[in-house]
Amino acid sequence: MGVPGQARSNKQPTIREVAVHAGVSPMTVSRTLSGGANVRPDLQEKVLVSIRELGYHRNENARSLRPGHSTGLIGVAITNLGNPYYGNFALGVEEVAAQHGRRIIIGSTGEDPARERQLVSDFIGRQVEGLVLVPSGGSGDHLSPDRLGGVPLVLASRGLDGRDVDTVLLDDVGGAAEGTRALLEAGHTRIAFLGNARSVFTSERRFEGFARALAERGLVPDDELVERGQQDVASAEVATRRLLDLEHPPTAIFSANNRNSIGALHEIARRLKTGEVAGAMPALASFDAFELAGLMPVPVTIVDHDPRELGRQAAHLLFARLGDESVGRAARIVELPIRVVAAT
Amino acid sequence: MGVPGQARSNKQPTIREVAVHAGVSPMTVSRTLSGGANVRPDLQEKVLVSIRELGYHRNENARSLRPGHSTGLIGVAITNLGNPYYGNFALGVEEVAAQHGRRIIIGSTGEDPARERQLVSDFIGRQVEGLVLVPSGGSGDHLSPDRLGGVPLVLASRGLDGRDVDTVLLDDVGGAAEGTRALLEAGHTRIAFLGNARSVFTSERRFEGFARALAERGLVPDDELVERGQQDVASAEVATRRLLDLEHPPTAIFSANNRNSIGALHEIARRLKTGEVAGAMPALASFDAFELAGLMPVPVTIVDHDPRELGRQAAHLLFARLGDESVGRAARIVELPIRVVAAT
DNA sequence: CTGTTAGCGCATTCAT
DNA sequence: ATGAATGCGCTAACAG
Repeated sequence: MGVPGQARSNKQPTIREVAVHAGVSPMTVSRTLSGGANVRPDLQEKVLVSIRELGYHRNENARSLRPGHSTGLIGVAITNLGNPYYGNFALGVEEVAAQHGRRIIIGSTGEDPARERQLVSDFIGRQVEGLVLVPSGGSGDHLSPDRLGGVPLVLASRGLDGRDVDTVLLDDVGGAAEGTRALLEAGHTRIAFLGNARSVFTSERRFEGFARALAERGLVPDDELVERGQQDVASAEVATRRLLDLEHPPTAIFSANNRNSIGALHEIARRLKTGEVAGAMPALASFDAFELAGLMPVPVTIVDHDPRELGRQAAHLLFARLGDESVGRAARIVELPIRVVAAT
Repeated sequence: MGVPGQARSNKQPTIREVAVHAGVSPMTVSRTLSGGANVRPDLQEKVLVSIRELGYHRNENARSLRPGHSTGLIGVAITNLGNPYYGNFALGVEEVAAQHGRRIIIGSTGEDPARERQLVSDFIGRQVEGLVLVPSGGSGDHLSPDRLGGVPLVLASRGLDGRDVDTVLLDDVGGAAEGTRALLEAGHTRIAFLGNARSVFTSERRFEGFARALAERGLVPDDELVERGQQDVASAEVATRRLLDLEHPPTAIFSANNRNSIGALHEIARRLKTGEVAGAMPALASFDAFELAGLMPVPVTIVDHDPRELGRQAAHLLFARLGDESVGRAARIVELPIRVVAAT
């Protein structure tokens, strides 16, 4: 449980040591490092050799301390690195960041607003040039521009009401409605809903889409068939178990994200395997794609979208904001389309 | 394609501005920031208020410049953030790093040694305290202690021959052998092999285990049934297509990692769906677990292990090395056990 | 208890 | 074409 602060025994060579080794002044080394303008080729060569021999690496932290220099770091806070959805999201951000010569520094919030606050504060302390965040749903007070010290922020996947901030969203309402419609068109009327806690932005929106599609048929969500609050696969499995144990179990399930979809499928598979099948297994519509969805033992409709593209778009928004031409421009809210892939 | 270096318009307040605002000296602010020892409570209060009002965040980069301080950053280089395997690995590293008050900075190498070199060099330039790396398989010249400036390094999943470095491996040979044995015991004799390029450390080891299990039955790998070099799902799908199109297709497939397993299953599913089934679909044994493995239309044996635990162990090794009691200690090589879960 | 001095590694500015 | 001085933000070490 130690805290950083202790120096490591082994120190990196500095520009001075390189200079001494090469028999030049530190400035000649510095100039060589920056492309070598106004340095005699033979001196450059000598410097380069010294750099190699000493294993010198320019100290980017010291460098970024100078006026006019920045760290080239982008802070990324997501809920969970282990969720392939967010892994791909982070990959998209990293991809675009790399194109701009930036590196990403990552932290998982685990949906914990306190941890998010701490993470964001740390990122700012490390002088990140920008932040990409999947907000965990707290108040968002810590995300006001002054608390952020003016560091540009882009929200992804989830928005923040009443705050003027660049955001990339999905068409949650439309996608959920369309996915639900697919189930309705297949003849289902007893459709269950699985989703995150209500405090999660997307959960609300996707439930709204779900309810909207039902309403088009004169139906309303049945409280008995609504399970919200599952954050991981295990709890989704438990929730599905309850649904399927009902006297009148649902004939279809709409799942608001991939964790819930996978949990539901685990439970369905368990029942198919143990043979304790009271009736037919429910069809599934899943917001979020997942690997191998096409091989499931029940029909699976996918409300598809690419988390990696979500990450790319978020990064693009950020770099647009970092470009000096955009200072003070109003926040942009981008809503990415979804694509419904019907069960086969 | 810009490069970092331009200052952002909005500057963070400094300790000096806080000091002026609070009517004290910078040192009083600094001391307050570090816990407030030897500072009068009323002054602390004033400082804290100023900090809040100005939105001050301590500049960790400047701080780490001081002697005796480090950055609290751990560099993590993996092949691909979007692969859930590595996402979970990174999560394990992050988890342990967070326990030690460290943050991780991540980059994907995409199996490209040049990118890996560049990434490692950048990490060192950012004064990371340690490196966790899934090596991409090049020579490893850039990983010698002096090139690393003495920054501790831990390799994960893949080793590096002839170099004395802390490493966490899986029991690749034993696991692959055991997985292959499961197929043999199920009566298969025509078993195909899907794997990464031979240059990838694990690919060699897992092939070795595969061949060893065959040898125990007096069999040898059939060149016609060996496909190596697939790095992603799409190419694994193509390779599987070729295998299943053979005049005498394999009755089982051993896949050396989850990308190949998923690709194989996609192709199998495609054939089941289109009905172009020449014969029965092959059974599968997969090194690496993957979500929903239990729901596949063919028997799937899993050579199971936890990438997150791999990440944790790697981080533990790193922090053991960072602890001052371990300087100069010989490298440790940890081999994590695997667990074979038979097809049901 | 508080403030002043000095220097961490680097690069901009100003000499030479 | 090269080097010396200076200061980025911060905090040990040393006054007071």
